[in-house]
Amino acid sequence: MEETAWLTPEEARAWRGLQLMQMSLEREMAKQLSVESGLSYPEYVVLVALTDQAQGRLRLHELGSLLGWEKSRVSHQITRMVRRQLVTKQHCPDDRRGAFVVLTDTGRDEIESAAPGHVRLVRELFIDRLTDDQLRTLADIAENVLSGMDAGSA
Amino acid sequence: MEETAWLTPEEARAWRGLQLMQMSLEREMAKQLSVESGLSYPEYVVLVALTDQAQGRLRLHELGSLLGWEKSRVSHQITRMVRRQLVTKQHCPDDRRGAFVVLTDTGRDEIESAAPGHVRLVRELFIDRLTDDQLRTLADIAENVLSGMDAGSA
DNA sequence: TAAACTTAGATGACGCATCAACTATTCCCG
DNA sequence: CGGGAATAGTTGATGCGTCATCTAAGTTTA
Repeated sequence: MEETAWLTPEEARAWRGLQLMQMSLEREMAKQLSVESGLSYPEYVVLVALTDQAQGRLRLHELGSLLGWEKSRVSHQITRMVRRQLVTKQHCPDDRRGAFVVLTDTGRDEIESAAPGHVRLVRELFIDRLTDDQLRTLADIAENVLSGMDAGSA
Repeated sequence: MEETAWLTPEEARAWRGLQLMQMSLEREMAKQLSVESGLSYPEYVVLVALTDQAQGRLRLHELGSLLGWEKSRVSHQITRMVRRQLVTKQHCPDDRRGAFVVLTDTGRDEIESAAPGHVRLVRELFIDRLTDDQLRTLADIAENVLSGMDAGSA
């Protein structure tokens, strides 16, 4: 049995910093969205994904794989969003098991009014505080770490 | 009214990558802890914080500021952990409003058996995939972004 | 010292995320 | 074609996290 290789101070600084940063960022994003638009962060993310689609609709499983969400998470989230009239569900004629999530007019209005403020905050708290180099490094790190987890799970 | 400055592809790659990476990392950490130790990630974090204290105890608000958690989050979490016998609460003699969270023997056993596997996974999925340079850059980014949010909230 | 303010913590409601179990459909292969 | 495996989605339970609200105790200041 190997002796456990605890984190060095430099490693801990990066790991802990990442965790704290991410938690704080998400908190700020969520708070701003909720105050300025009455949307939750997950709601926002779903609406953006739908807006990115030409037809403003997606199968639930497509939405899930786009966002990296598990199917039951998608299902619960959409249930809540249907209740709030941000989306509706449409039967899928080609696959009777399935359904489309469709952006409603309300949903489109909400996302269009929320997006500018959200992006502004992302810039203010995050993007604009990083150099181009840091931005690139971070993207590389994420890509690398994610590919490692994909490989590991396969 | 300014035109909204949407994210460039490079910026989106970093921002989206960060979100996805963090979500996936937390998911893996949580899953492994739960499978190998029956602990949730928040439980783990609390137990680590307590273990780091010489006396194995902390005031609730100290725990909160250590972890960056809001007071009601701390309170709910500790309530659940008391139920699971991982910690107990002690009245604080110096401040009759307050209480200590104290590690139980069970809690100590759990954390000691969980920690090595957890750290191993942190290394495997994250630390060991980064160069020293990347690690340093990431820690710097986190520090910078966090200090920006502190300043903003003050 | 009394009133105002702040801090410590608890609580209930509600949305979020996962797990396990389930139904219904489609796909695939002998 | 028929039967088993994979896929699409739902559901209920449970833990997590925030908000608003509340109580109690400590602190400040007029």
